Amino acid sequence: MNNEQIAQIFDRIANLMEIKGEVIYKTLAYRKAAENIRALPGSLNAFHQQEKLMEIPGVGKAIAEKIAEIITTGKLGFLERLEAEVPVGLLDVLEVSDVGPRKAALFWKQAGITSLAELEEAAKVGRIRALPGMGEKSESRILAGIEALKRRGHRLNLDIAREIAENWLAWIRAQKGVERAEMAGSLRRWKTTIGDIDIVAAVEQPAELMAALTAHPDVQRVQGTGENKTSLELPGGINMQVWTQPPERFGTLLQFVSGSKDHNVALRGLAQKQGVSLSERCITRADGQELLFSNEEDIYRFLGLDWIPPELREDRGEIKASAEHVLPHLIDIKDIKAELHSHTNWSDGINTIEEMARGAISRGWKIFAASDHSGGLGIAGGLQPERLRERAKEIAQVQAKLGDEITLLGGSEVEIRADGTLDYDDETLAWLDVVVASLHTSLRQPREVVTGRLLNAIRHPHVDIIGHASGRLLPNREGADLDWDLVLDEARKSGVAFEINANPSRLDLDEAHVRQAVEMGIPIFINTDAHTVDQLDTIIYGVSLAWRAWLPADAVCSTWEPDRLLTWLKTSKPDRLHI
DNA sequence: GCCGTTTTCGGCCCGACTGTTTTCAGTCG
Repeated sequence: MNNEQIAQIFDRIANLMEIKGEVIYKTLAYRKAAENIRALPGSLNAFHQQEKLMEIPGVGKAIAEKIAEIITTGKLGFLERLEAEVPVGLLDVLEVSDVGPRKAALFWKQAGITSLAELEEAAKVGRIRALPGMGEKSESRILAGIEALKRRGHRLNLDIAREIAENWLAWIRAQKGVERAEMAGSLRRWKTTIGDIDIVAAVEQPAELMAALTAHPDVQRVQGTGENKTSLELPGGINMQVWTQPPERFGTLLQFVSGSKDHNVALRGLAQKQGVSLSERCITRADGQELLFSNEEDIYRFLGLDWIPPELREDRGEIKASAEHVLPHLIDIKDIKAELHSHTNWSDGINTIEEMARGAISRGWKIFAASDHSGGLGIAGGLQPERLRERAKEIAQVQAKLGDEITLLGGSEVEIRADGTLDYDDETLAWLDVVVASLHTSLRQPREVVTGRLLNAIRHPHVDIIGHASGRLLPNREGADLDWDLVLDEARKSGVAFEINANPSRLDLDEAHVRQAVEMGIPIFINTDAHTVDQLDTIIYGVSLAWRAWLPADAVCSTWEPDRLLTWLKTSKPDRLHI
């Protein structure tokens, strides 16, 4: 089982324990452990073998033993006993908004409800309103919540969520009395997928804004509205929260809504130790005096911390690093100087080599590689070797035209075939300036098989970069079931690089594996995989993933000076290890 | 169940909003 699957087991345990009525702090402990397992650079299996499970934050004796049981036996007796006790159908009931563990337990114990379908049936015939603490409004909210659940898609990809949020931001900023408005929540932290949209606004008299919001024609349903917060359902079942405070309290509001929850819990704990209390409204001294913050930087400074970039706020050590003034100096989008994985109209791209090259120049880049698909991927218009040679002539012509504004390279995104061989012969691969090797097909092969394919590509003397390694498609298609310990270890020994594929539906490698790869000394590129000039702008999503992996500029080869990068590309793989 | 710039035991963030209630519990972020 991989880290994600084991994390899901602990989330499941937490939910079941909550319904069962177990003390809240136990459930919190399991959730925290699940979070940290997801962010772990390295497989739990490796931690287990090295007897280092308890070094993982939030993993103590009890959880370490459970991880070991899962790894050695493939199952967990504790979970099985829990599932025998609490109907697992209630886990779906928890998904309904406004239904938490207490209400789920109430439905179960007092009305015998054990599934979402039974809850819906009971609500429809008016059995819910008869339960203690419930009424007609609660009942109709539950039905509305179930309907919303049916409409709700999955999580949103970052680009889609940002576009929706940008439009709302523009509208909110134009409303009367709004002095300032910003994205917050997971959007501001650039999480790879977004659950719902959070926007914060500085406004003295919020009533007018809230009324305008709830009356907006795009709003499908108002889930709640008050003086300082309004929850709305947008088309497509997307949820949006708008929060307000007066301008002089905007800093605490922005800080609070930006999260993450875990970061805020840790930060408030720190505030408590200093004898003050932090909320979205202010910092309150022990004597009750309120300190107001219009900007976020001052809050962190007040607590003795450097300002922490939102992308790091996941309670993964950023508060300690900030207190010690050793936060990383994160990569800037302006640091990017090279794009090595883009497609042109020679394969399935839309734009010409010249158009793409000019697009790269206008973004300040110094190196651009046309890396069209290899021949075997017929559906993507892959190039046979002779077409590659023709393309080289055009690249040379464009290079002559553009002069020293940019260095153009002839590359390829070479298919790693289902049998693990590459799509071009060695001679062709050696002739190319850049070889990005990627998996596109047969991603559902058993772990040993698909891992073996990737290992072949990693070991191949002419493969420079492994493209979108897992093959995942966000938000829902999981990547290949790779043995990451083997893959990364082989990469470290071979001198191959990995890319962060910046396409917002890929963002592959993911954060945890980027961190692990960098710690192991494996070179990392950020590539757009663009098929149009406009898609070169998706570089920001790749950079944002690098932020979330704590990377400074020099950890990313795409920021290297052109001479250094070209030297790296021309050097044989074993010798690259010493560059 | 985890954890330690007071603690190996006793803590573990804080406020907004809603609904069902006449002062509070549950949910959410």
